[in-house]
Amino acid sequence: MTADAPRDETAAPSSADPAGLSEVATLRGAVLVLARRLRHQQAGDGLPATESAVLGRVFREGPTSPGRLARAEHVQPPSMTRIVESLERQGLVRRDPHPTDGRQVQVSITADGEEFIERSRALRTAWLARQIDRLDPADREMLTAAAPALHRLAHLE
Amino acid sequence: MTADAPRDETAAPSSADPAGLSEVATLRGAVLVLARRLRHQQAGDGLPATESAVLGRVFREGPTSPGRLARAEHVQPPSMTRIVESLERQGLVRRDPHPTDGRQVQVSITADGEEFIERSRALRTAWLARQIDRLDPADREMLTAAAPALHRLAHLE
DNA sequence: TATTGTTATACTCTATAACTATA
DNA sequence: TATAGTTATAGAGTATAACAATA
Repeated sequence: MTADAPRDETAAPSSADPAGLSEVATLRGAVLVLARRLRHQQAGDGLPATESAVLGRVFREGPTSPGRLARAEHVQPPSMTRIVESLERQGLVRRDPHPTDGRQVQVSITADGEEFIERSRALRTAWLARQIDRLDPADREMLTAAAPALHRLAHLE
Repeated sequence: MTADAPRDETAAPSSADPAGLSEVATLRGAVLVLARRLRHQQAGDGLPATESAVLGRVFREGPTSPGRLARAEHVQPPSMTRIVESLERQGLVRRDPHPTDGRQVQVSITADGEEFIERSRALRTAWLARQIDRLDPADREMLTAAAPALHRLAHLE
């Protein structure tokens, strides 16, 4: 599975590989399609997917800086500026000056933001949960089991 | 895991759930972040991710119509028109009139397209394969095993 | 009328480059 | 000089709506 010595993809595919793709290619294709559908289906809470993720992170991890949020969600700082601006405009987070470092900004969740999070918990994952329910039990178990590994893959580095 | 009766997410999280998220929420977040990174990292072959996927599909499955490609990749027909146009401009696919149905179009791969596919096979998955290699063996196995299930999830309906 | 595909248009998301302020 | 954040700008990717051609 190394990049330097990739497996021979012209070999006969195992029965588990859709259309003869390698597992890595299968994973890549699936992630790209699924992300497109997730974005389009909307979170269900009316918040763009990344804004929703950022709000959830501030909720779970407490006040933090735009820079740390950008690194955590793997977006560039200017993108995070825009996301935080949008959340602030909606009254879901607050931007305060950092107590000791004048360059930094503290992003905190507001009461409205917390209420929003609690109210929309189920909505955010409803569409995906419904899709998963349509798979057979073996696939459902497999995905449930693999979720943390996929999370670690996504947040490497 | 149903949407109608979602699990109680306020319950104590299992140790496998990052930051106390449900598996579905974990899966959702991971897919969104990973897709952003995959797109930005580029396929490695210089082709936008979706174009790469479409070209690969035409290569594997033979001549087909824009409509079928749109349904297979879960994009809207006008988006597929643009993708096929771009591939055609690069000489990687050909658009021909359907032999019997004047409304349809046949999209086929060209010799250049086939050469491109074969030449860039490894490149397309190189970045992801490298990331996977950095995980521990248990996670690697888990993801390899779950890839087909994720593929089925992505292409439901 | 229904289906296939395209054109025209606009929006969402994210990036890079350049800048400001603070350390 | 280095770091944190923002502003300005641009581009990729995708969608919806309206249309044309064919069935």
